[in-house]
Amino acid sequence: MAEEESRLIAERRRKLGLVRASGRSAYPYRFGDVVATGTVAAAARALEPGADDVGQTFSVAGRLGAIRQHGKSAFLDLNDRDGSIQLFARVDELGEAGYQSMLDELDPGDIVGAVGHPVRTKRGEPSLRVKHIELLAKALRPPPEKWHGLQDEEARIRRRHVDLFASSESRARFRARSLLTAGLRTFLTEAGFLEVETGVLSPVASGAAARPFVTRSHYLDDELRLRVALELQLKRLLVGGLERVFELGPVFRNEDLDSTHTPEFTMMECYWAYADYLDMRGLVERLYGRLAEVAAAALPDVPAAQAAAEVFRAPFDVVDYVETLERRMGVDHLLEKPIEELRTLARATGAPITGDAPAAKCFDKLFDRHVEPTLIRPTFVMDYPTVTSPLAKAHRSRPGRIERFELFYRGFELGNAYSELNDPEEQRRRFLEQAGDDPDTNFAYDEEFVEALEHGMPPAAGLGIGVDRMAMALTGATSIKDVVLFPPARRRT
RNA sequence: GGGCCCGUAGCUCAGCCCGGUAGAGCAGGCGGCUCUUAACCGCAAGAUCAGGGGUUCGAAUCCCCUCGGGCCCGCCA
Repeated sequence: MAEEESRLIAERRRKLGLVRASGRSAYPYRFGDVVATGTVAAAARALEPGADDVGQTFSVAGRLGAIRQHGKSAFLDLNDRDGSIQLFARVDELGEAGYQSMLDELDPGDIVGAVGHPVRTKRGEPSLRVKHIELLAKALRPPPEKWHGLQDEEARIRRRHVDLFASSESRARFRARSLLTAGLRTFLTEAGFLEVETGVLSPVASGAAARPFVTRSHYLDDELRLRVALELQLKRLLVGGLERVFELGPVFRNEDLDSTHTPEFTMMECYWAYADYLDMRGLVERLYGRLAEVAAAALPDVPAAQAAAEVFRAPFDVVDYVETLERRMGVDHLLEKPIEELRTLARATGAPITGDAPAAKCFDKLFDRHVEPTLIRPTFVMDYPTVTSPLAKAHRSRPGRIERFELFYRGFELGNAYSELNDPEEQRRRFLEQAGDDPDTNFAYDEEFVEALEHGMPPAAGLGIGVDRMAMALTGATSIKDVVLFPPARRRT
């Protein structure tokens, strides 16, 4: 297989040699005044089939797709960020030598620039009639098959650069993701939130029950951990008086990959002083309404994106955590159940619940199995049991509950928010209840954070959104790998 | 971590059940064609069948191990 590959590469190298031998640069520095292919297509579409417009001259540049040689004329597909345009090259325009060297030197996959005027072929295809074409960068490796592209999931991840130029769907999806994060930033910035960047490395990784990655600092001569959440640092910024902050960036959890989890993912958290979780619910409703529109506009051909734009319209459904869970399970007084009974109920769902499993875990499993799959439309689930979160404030009127909601859509979570706990004594107690012996598997106790609260943190609402999952939901992706450019892959052997 | 499945030419796939020594399309080479668009027509070429071991007269095919990947479960939110 290596021989075959090197044969193809050698052939392309030979063509590169032809360019150099003729005294032209094989890798020139620039190609002037390039317009998007869509500009040429629009100009050409205004023409009658068979007509051209010699009054206009355009330069385009991009990667060659199929080359259809036709004797003394040829059609070349040129793809750029905007789409594609057909190049129509003829011997009578390029000259015998120019036409021949074009065909001798160029391959599908090459980066080329072309100058010409708009033309519409007899079949009606908007095209550029080529007066000049030149190689801007030789592709020494052949592109994948023009019709199917890269199908192998592993190849698509390991060679994402190839996946992107070979698959317009992949390109469109990642472009949509970029527009979504831009939309998220714009929305929050316009709402008065300040974007910040906090540290990734610290001795203690807290804010979530997750196993951290551990690394080592030569300078400190000590172990450091990669953050598993943004929460504690951002709350310290509230103590510092920044009042409305958000961060959008990677967090790291040392766990396996599956269709909705990856060890390195993008989290957005925002904190809003003097607001509570109901204020935050309103903000989330407006935010998702806006983002769903962004995705739908970016992906007109993706049904899931269009469907999301239809359904993410305020007001979203609102249900109570305990009531919904009790109804689905057919039980009453769930919060008063002794822990042993909770474990039995959780075990009945098939979840592996050990004899010392905490109530939080039981609730998580019960909700996960009985309720989550039923939440199809955008739905806020309100007022979780206190044990499920050590960082949220007790509900102002409902004993045993905290002021927390999560947003669900099509069975998975798209956001998590609460009225943030700002009582340092209470925080210290809850931390100690949750923190086990092992800081690498349990919710880590962070004394610096508690000391920060002792300086006084304003009442605040906080929100966390898993950006990858948000992008999945709004772009119709079924695997998180379809919205992460470079998911972790094992070392190539 | 457990179970199931997959790995054949640069790319997309067939062949594997039922063992007889690998086949197509695209891309590439040569030739033809001045409106094609998955262009078309002709000719020639291209493969340690993921890697290693075993069974067998004979292995892409059956068995075992290793590597890589996918799906489900677990872990995780």
